[in-house]
Amino acid sequence: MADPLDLSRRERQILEVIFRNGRATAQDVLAQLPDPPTYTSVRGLLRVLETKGHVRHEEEDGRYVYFPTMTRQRAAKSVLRNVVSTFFDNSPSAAMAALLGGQKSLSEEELDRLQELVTKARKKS
Amino acid sequence: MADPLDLSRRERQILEVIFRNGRATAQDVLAQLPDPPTYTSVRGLLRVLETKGHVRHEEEDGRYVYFPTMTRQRAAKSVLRNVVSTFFDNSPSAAMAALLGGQKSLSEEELDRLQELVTKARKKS
DNA sequence: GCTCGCATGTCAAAAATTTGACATGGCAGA
DNA sequence: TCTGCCATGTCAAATTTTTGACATGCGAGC
Repeated sequence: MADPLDLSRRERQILEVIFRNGRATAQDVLAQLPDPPTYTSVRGLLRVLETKGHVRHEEEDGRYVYFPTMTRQRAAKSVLRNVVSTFFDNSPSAAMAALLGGQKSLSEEELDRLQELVTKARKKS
Repeated sequence: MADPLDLSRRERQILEVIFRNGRATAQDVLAQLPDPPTYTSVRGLLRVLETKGHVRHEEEDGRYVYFPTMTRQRAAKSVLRNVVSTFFDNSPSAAMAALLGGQKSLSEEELDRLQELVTKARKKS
């Protein structure tokens, strides 16, 4: 997110939906919004987000499709940094541990991938 | 966070400070708040957070010290789940990859710990 | 005992956010 | 063509959030 810190509640919720989907119409957003307001409200908020520069839109089949202004990667990095700093004393590996231990354990395949990543990181140092 | 989704901007900012610190007085919060308002405002918001059940306070040397209601661990888990779902298509390992690649690479020691975790996770399945 | 400093509590105003009513326009199908 | 559906735009109201002015209370130091 731009910086999750500057967004109001609804703005943040909406931007998250858009990030999750990559792109979204007002209808899409409405459908996925927790405790959803009216369609008109959602459009209003989308316009606000656009004004503030967090999203832009393109017309497609006569309707507006919204995209984040920031790449998903950049936003993810920014949000992660904040999470790691808030909940894990700035220790990325502590955060990873939490991810490993999360609800469902990872699939075999994911573990493989992760193993690979660790090895690669090792080589660098 | 209770659910980061229900909090207003300031509430979220404040709760984050409290989580980062573990405990915090109004002064502490004020000092660490981005774009800080007045002391009185901070206290107002702290009271709101308390009313909503997100924090509680204890008196200590005549001043209030605030604590989160939810454990750091639980909050972290909830926030991580949201991040993973929003930015990593529900793939924890993708999130970990991002963490590995973040700013500074991890220390040897952290890599060891991580390696261990992976091995352990393997055994479980 | 006074007074200063620093804490809290109350409460209403200010600002920001969120909302919806209403108007308009295009397009598809009867 | 006319009608209904589904878009968008405008704009002001309702609500929530955020803010600060002011009053009060307690303890330390002069």
